[in-house]
Amino acid sequence: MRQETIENYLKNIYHLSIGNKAIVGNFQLAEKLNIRPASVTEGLRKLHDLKYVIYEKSYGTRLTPIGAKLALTIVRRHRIWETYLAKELGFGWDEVHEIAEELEHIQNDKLINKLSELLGNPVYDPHGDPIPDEKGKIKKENFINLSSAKPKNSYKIRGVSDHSTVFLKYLEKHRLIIGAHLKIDSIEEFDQSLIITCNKKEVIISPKVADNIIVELL
Amino acid sequence: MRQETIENYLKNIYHLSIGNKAIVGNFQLAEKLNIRPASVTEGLRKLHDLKYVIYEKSYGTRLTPIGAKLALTIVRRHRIWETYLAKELGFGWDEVHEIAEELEHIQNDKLINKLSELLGNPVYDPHGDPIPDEKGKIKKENFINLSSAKPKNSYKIRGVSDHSTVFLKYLEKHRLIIGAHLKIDSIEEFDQSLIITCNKKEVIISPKVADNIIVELL
DNA sequence: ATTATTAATTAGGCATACCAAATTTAATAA
DNA sequence: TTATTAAATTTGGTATGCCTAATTAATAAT
Ligand SMILES: [Mn+2]
Ligand SMILES: [Mn+2]
Ligand SMILES: [Mn+2]
Ligand SMILES: [Mn+2]
Repeated sequence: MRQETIENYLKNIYHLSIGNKAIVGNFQLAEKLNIRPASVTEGLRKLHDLKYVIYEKSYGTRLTPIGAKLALTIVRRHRIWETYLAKELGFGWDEVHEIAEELEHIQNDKLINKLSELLGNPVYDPHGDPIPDEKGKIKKENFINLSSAKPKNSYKIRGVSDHSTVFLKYLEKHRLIIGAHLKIDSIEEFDQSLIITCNKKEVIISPKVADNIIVELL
Repeated sequence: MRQETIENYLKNIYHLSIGNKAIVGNFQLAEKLNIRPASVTEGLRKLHDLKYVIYEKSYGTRLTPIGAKLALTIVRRHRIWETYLAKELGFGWDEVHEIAEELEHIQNDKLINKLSELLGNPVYDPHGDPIPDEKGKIKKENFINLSSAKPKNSYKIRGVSDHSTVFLKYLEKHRLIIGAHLKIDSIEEFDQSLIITCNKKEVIISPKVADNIIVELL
């Protein structure tokens, strides 16, 4: 298999297996990779032979330690590049993801470590995602989705789950950026919209938006 | 065709067509691309259909204006990345080429222009090669190969034609680096070796080495 | 002009990474 | 338990980008 193909499979299996459960299904993975499930079946069989995953037919797939290690390497590269693009080159947080999708496949550990060093070994990327260290160790915080936040509580925005330009530009428009403080005024019974106060202004947020904002209880 | 394939073909056609003549043969190109001539025939036919080259069967190939423009874009990317790796990240001039071979395919003009700006819009890369500007314009100097230098003259090293680690490490060992001054003491009749003085030391240089050092007459 | 020699092309194949359509398996609901 | 639905697999293809071996074309030498 081409190295880039391997890396994209493993990275996406990794993302699916942390957010949800450890066992990843072909259908979800196909969606993430933007290919058909039939192709995923083939790909996983090869990755199994290469010892990167345990693929159990018609049941699901999980990463082997080898696979998890490589997955974390890619995640590290992606997030280091995103941080570099934002911090050193002045790209907006809505621009960095796409470029990092390409840069994450550059094969040179020294390069990533030099970039990391230059940035002061950052722990979070521009979207609030934790950056694995050289050994693949990743900081685990107990942040929550804004969609499961409770009324009357105050929170600090710590990250976003969606990295698309359109979403991030929307957040920026309302100053819903990382570090911002907000208070849940109330939750609309009808559609679960949140009425929040942020930067001294009242904003109404749809459940879909809330589901992609990660916060910490203050 | 895959974008990366297109770019590697065009870049190499470009390099062959400036160093030597404008018409590039399949055999040379196959060597550069590290593939067989039969494959080159196929590739060139496709590039012709894509209007990147004029491919004349059993005769040779040259770049169209479109093809030359893309080729120069890749050359620019390659040399900007090499300069960046050396100047900002502290990589040696013998390490940058390999990494740049991958980085040159990242598709984002803004990225290259920001890097260029950060570096102060450099005109030469770490090997002394001129960096095309955003429009593809390239500085043309009348430097010569050390192999065609004359005895008793003094020269300044301006660049190298071979980018391999082994060659560059050899040059570094003898302090034959860009900017260094040297004087041709004599040329050995038997094998065309050069006896030169550089950094107050006498060094004997083989014709092959001399052929890969670019100098300016002082 | 004929013969070597070298370069280029053709023909037939192989591996990768996809796909659509048909089928099977597993999970869910009745 | 049986029918329904959703997920996964199999089967038979396609497009790229390479390859080797055989053939043809162009160039150089005699
Ligand atoms: Mn991202
Ligand atoms: Mn990110
Ligand atoms: Mn180079
Ligand atoms: Mn260079």
